[in-house]
Amino acid sequence: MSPKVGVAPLRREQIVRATIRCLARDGYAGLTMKKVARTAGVSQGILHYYFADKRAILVAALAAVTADLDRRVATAQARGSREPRTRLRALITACLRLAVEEREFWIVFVEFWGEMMHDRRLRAINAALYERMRRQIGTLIAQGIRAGTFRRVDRLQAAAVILALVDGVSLQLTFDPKAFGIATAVQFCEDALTRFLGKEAS
Amino acid sequence: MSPKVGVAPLRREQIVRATIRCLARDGYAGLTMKKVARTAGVSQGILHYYFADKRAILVAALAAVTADLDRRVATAQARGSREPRTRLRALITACLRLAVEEREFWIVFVEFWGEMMHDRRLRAINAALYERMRRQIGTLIAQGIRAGTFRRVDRLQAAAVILALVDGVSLQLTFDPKAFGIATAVQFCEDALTRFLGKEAS
DNA sequence: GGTTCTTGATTGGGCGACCAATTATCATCG
DNA sequence: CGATGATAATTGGTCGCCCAATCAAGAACC
Repeated sequence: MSPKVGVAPLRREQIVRATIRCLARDGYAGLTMKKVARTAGVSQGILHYYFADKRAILVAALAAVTADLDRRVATAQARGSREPRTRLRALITACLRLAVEEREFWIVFVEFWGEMMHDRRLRAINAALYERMRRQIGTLIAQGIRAGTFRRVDRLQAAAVILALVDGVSLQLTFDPKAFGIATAVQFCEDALTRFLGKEAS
Repeated sequence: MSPKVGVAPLRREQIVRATIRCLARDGYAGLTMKKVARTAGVSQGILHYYFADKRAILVAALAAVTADLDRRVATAQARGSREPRTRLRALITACLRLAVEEREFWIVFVEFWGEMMHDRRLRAINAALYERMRRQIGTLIAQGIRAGTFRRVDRLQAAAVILALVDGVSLQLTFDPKAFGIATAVQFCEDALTRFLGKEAS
């Protein structure tokens, strides 16, 4: 059934990439195996050689998108300073930039939100992503608290609030791009963050 | 083609209601005219008597969902006190409660986010909703500023941030209901709000 | 009795999945 | 090194199904 190893996980990636492009172009409801095959430049039959069914391709697509977000955040973290405040800002900026720079990925991500409620596997992938994010942010917050930069808060709950803010702002950025640009968005998050975590208001 | 007036916009509402239930149950991709008809307890043919096509039904469904949110907010506002701070809290609570109490509507709303990016009409309905919300919140903020309760902020931008927070928190509430309940969510928004708009930290 | 409303069967098309046949890959061995 | 055969990869066509949309005919209404 499934190919063994090594030879061509390239094909899988190629197919997943095409799937993401199709989802971004035509939406979840408009996704067909035919379009994916055409976009990937392969035959229809091959899709079922590398994936059990359409659902499996979608799962792989969501996994790819979340992996990309992970990678972006990790890169931003690796480059930044050691200061918790700065690292936290870098993390948030990395997330917000996704919605602007990697528009295809972000669109697909939002589309999956709608389908998660009807598919356990999609839900699990998303839950794992948010779990990782909460832990990362939580760690930064804990460091900030220890360093005296932040006030004492429940680190995981604060992380959840920050994630919520980032998601919401990204959505606004997507649906009302004229309301404010990414620079303003980052500034907002920054401001909200300062006031939410800071020990004192200006 | 289309029915004149009066006699049975009941049917339209009945169909829209069934559509929303189907969307919440099976998702956007799983929506079929047959299911809608069955759920509404009518024949398939009648759907095309009251609506031009499937798309028109979906547009009506989104309109219904947004109208419900408007109604909820209006009710919460009418009941509350005159104090901007209190009214703002009531508005936010009303939005958050949607995600918990009217779960079907909220699920459908999220599903539409994914499709908006591929349909102008859906996008327009959503944009109008957020426009209204921003204006309402903006007005409350302006009152608060005038009354000296809030610090001076760009009212519309602050409104956008609040909406973003509410959307994001609602999402978290949906996907990770174990992370925190609605009470905590309201508390968070309240806290974030106090620090974001307040003149001073505790 | 004419208009509005409703039905359920029909239609043509596109879907996901499947598969037999073909080609490419590559380790093995003469 | 070059031929060989097994296995992996790929194709394009086919299958049955179900979809949205249509429509002629009938029912309900006033």
